[in-house]
Amino acid sequence: MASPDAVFKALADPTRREILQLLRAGPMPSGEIAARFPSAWATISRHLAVLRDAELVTTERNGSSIVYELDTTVFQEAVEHLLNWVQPRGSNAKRRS
Amino acid sequence: MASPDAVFKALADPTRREILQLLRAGPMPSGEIAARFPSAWATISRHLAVLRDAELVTTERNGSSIVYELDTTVFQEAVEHLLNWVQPRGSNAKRRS
DNA sequence: TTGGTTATTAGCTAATAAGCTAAGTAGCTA
DNA sequence: TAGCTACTTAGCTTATTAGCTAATAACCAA
Repeated sequence: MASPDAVFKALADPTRREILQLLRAGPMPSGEIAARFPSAWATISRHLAVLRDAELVTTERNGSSIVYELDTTVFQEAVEHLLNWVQPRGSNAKRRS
Repeated sequence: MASPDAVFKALADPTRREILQLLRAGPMPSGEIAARFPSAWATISRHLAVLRDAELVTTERNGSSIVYELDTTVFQEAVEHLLNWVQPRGSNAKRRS
């Protein structure tokens, strides 16, 4: 399981969030992803490695290309994480004036 | 409204997430927050500034102290942001083998 | 105003991370 | 095997940021 730290760090970069948005349309090989961005392929490849370490994407080799796919399970965890924070801890939590 | 970038960047630091967790119990002045962490007060103060810029917390002066309070509205936005990503874009989105 | 308390900002150092080019790895075809 | 394509890793530079101490600001009390 990926650490919350890795997940939030991965989400902190706008390029990586764009990559995730892109993958919502479906799985895509590394080269095709890189072609959509102005950065060098190597740069995108490292962003993908960060996303993979955070377990936000999974990879599968398909012949000579490596296909990236969105993994929504970690998103679910992140969402639950945030939802827990939204609910104040004490059910009767009222601020004192 | 805070940018998603500011919000995710703010959440990317473990110390800042701990501060947020702490504030779930209720509002707390800066000094009291700083006292719970090993870092210097000035360091915590800057973390608080980052959280304030991201609009994850609000501040209110109370005499000589400044009280920080969790603002859950931005959390809601962040959660919705993530939830949108979880749902694949096409309603009939099936991966092709 | 002087002093004490509370908190932020400035200025520095060290670590982290994003960007690049170039080199290396892995698979396919012949 | 060699050569080609697809992709990642290494090495470097630059920018950002977390940490510190010291200086500054804001408030209260005498």
